[in-house]
Amino acid sequence: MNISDVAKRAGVPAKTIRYYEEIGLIKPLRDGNGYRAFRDSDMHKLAFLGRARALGFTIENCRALLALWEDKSRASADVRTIAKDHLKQIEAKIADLSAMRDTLSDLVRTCAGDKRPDCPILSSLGG
Amino acid sequence: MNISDVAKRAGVPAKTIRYYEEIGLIKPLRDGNGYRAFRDSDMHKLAFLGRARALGFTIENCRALLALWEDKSRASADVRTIAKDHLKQIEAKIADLSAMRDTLSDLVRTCAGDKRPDCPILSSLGG
DNA sequence: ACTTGACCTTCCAGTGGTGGGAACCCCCAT
DNA sequence: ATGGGGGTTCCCACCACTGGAAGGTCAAGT
Repeated sequence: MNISDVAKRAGVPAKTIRYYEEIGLIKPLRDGNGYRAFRDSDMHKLAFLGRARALGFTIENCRALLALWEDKSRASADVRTIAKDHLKQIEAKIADLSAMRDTLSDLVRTCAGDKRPDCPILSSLGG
Repeated sequence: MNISDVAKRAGVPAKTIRYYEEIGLIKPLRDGNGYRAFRDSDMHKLAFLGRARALGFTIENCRALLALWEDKSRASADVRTIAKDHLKQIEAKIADLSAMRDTLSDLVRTCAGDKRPDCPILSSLGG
C-alpha cells in the first residue's frame, strides 16, 4: 500500500502519516524506489491513532496507548489511568470555556449592538 | 514605569508585553538607557488585553477591540459582532470537547482498570 | 572604587500538530 | 517523448507565547 491508499483507508492525511513516521509512531517498510510500503498493521495503527487523536489524546498519550495496544499482557488499569487523566483535562478545559461563554454571553446580551458608542463589552474589558 | 512594574500591575508577563510591542499592540516610549517607559495608558491597554485574552479572544480580535475601545465614535454593533462570533467559536469548541468527554467517560466507566488485559478503551480505539 | 544582584535589553530556538509549497524522482499511458 | 499523477525530502508558517543566552544598566553595600 502506498501512502495515499493508507491515508484514505485510515482517514489520516498523508502529511500527518509522514510526521508520525518521523516521530517514530509507525515504521513502514520501504520499496526499492524509496516509496513507503505500508502493511495492514501500519494501517491499523494509523486508524487507531486517528481515533485516539479524535478523542483529543496528545501524541505522547497516543504513543503510550499504542504500546499498550500492542502489548497483549498489558493491564487495563494502565490504559484506564491515561484515559482518566485525559478526561480530567478535557473537563478542565470545558470548565474554562464554559466560564468564558457565560461571561461573554452576558456581555453580548447586555450590549445594544447599535450605532451608539456605549458598550458594556468594552466597559468590562476596560476594567 | 518599567516593564516589571507594569507587568505586575496589568497582570501580563514581561515577555508577553515585549511580544505585544513587537506585534504593534502597544507602543511604549523609551528612556535614554533603552528601557521601555510605560505610561498609564500603556498599562491600561495591557490590562485590557489581559482581560480580552482571558476571555479567549485571539490577538487579532484583541487588536480590533482595542481599536474600537480607543475610538470614541465607534458603534457598539461592531464590538458586539466580534464578541458574538467569538462566542460561537467557544460554543463550538465546548460542543467538540463535550462529545469527547461523553465518549471518554463511557469508555472509562466500562473499563475494569485491573491487571487483566481486556480493555474496552483499546477495543474502541482499535475499531 | 568595586562588587553584587536585580533589573533591563535583544536575539534565537522551541512548543504541537499539522498544512502549504518547492524541487525533484518514479511510473504508466499515450 | 510527453504528460499527468503518484511519490520523496526539506523548509517555512501557523498561534501566542515561553525559555534561555549574552550582555548593558542601576542602586545599594562595602
